[in-house]
Amino acid sequence: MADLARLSGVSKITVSRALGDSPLVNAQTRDRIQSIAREHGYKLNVNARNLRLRRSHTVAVIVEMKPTAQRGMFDPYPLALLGGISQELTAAGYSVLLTTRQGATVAAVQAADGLILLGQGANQEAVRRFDRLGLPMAVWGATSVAGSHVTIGSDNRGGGARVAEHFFALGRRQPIFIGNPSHPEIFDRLNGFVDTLAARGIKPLLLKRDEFTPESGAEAVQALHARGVAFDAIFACNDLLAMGAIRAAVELGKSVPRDVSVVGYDDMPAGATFLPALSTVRQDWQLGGTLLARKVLGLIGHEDAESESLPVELVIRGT
Amino acid sequence: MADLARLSGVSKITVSRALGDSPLVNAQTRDRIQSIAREHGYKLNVNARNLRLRRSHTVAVIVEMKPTAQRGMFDPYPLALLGGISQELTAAGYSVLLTTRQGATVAAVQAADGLILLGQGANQEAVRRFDRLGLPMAVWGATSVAGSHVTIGSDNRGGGARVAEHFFALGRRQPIFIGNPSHPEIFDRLNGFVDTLAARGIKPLLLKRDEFTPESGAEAVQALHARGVAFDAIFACNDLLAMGAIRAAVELGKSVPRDVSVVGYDDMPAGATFLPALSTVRQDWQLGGTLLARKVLGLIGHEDAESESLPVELVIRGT
DNA sequence: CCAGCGATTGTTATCGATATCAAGCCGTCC
DNA sequence: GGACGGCTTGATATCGATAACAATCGCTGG
Repeated sequence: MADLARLSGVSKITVSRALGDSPLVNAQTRDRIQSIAREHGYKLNVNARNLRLRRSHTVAVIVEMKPTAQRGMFDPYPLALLGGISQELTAAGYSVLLTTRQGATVAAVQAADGLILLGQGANQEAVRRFDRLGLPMAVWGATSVAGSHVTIGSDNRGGGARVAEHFFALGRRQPIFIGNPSHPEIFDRLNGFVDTLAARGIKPLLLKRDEFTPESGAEAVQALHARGVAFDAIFACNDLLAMGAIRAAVELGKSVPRDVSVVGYDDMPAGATFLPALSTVRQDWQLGGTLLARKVLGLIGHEDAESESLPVELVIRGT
Repeated sequence: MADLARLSGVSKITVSRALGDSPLVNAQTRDRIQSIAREHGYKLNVNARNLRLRRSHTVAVIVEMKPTAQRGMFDPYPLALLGGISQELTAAGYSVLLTTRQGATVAAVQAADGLILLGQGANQEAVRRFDRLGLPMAVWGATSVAGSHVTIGSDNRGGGARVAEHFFALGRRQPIFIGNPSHPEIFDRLNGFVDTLAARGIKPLLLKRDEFTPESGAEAVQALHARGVAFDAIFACNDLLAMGAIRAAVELGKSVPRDVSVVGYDDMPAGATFLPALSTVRQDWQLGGTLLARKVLGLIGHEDAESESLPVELVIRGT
């Protein structure tokens, strides 16, 4: 900027103002300086500006990554959220700093103007730790930990309830839930499911599975069969689990959906093409990401922002 | 830091050195300062440091996002790459700045020490534009545009060739290719496929599809049927297309794999559970991401880094 | 006894931007 | 004619860190 000042025969501050389209500089001067800057390929130093302005125009997104280097993070859902987040933040002129929790980039996170937490699911302790940083923060998941942050999540309780009603309407009386309720979101789904069924005098069986993979789903069903448990409906807390479960059920000679009804969660693209087409609960991730971003931006702007729950939709297909 | 200096009765620079574990300060002084810092919740200002050191310890990752706000970016593959990338960069003490190409955050990108481009597929012009920034850069995809950057991609040609051999060995003589070869990576798959078949006197039919969705795959097969084209093998350049194609083929009364062999690409988790289980070509994304990160770090460290092609694996399942 | 060296600490300048306050110039109005 | 105000520009300080060089102290060796 000092160079530009010399080149155009004005002072640094005038250059700064000209490049910032400040009304304080003469229009001609401004245009001249801007064209000189363009010509010489001038690049603003973001760090210097951020230092002076005491802000970074950056929001850190912290994603929980499975430590298993095997599968990496293949869950499509954080990505869909990321899509919405980064679209919204970018549009507002903010940058997205992507971090994994284990990362040693604590310093970088602290430099952010705000924080978004994704997939911290089972680890509420982590949420609390980040909350202590005192930054504007939005968390994806179930409302739970108290704190000054905002929580955005889809209506997991409602999703579970909807599935319960669906099963009941089909006349199913021996439903199974597959998933890991130590994730608060899953816990809510389970709760909505159980409570709704309980109101109708039905007590579903819970099958806890840590992994959210087709294999895990298949094993769950095989375990049920080995234990001689009778069942006529399965609510899997994720589509992959559901597909695995269906496969295992079919291999055990059961017909889906004649003998067993199955509903998944997430509405993955592959689900609709599955044979039979997978019934599932759809949540709008893109919107979720957008909302997370908006709330953080709101908090950064010292506005009030409230936690919100997004509606879900039961998509009934062939299972 | 000035405050800490006052509190501990030393100068700013000594504080700086103490916090940086410099051997220039007395061990006792260092420990004392560090504990005072911890006690008072001192936080380093990254911008100031970066400004002074003229580096950002940040790598920008630019992801191509589909403009269709509908589906957002649901493709799981950039996420898997991102996993490897961020793991590797974080371990090296670097931060990941996530950007979409359309973003107005040009300034922020320029502040990065290096660049990684993902999914720029069809848009080689974009690659060239970023290349001009003169930053250390690694691109995921097919080697193509000349420039000072490094390209990492999986062996798409080899993948296509492998599928061709597989079809030939099965006695298939009327193969179809479904996909959009304007993406260089797809182009390579098509080329490996076509060349290998040509060497055996077979000429496959190309069905260009822009969308990589099950619906698109289904439409492709319906179109073939409507045109009365006979075919006994399908190579879809993505698993979702493949699943859609299989579904459509089955609905048209063809048996998979008896009448038609189908091979997809990517080895999505849902593919293995598909009925029948999807044969596909697997590429190691996690490794790809790791490699992308390593190459950029190498370039940043002024080492030589060469483009590399990752091996792929044909996974033969039930289709 | 003093030059000289190692260990430790401090002074000052610097990275590249922007805010604050001051100042110059010109025209208008009383 | 001079005060005043608008428009435009500039000098200086500042954000929070680190580098380069200087200074102090105690100790050793000739």
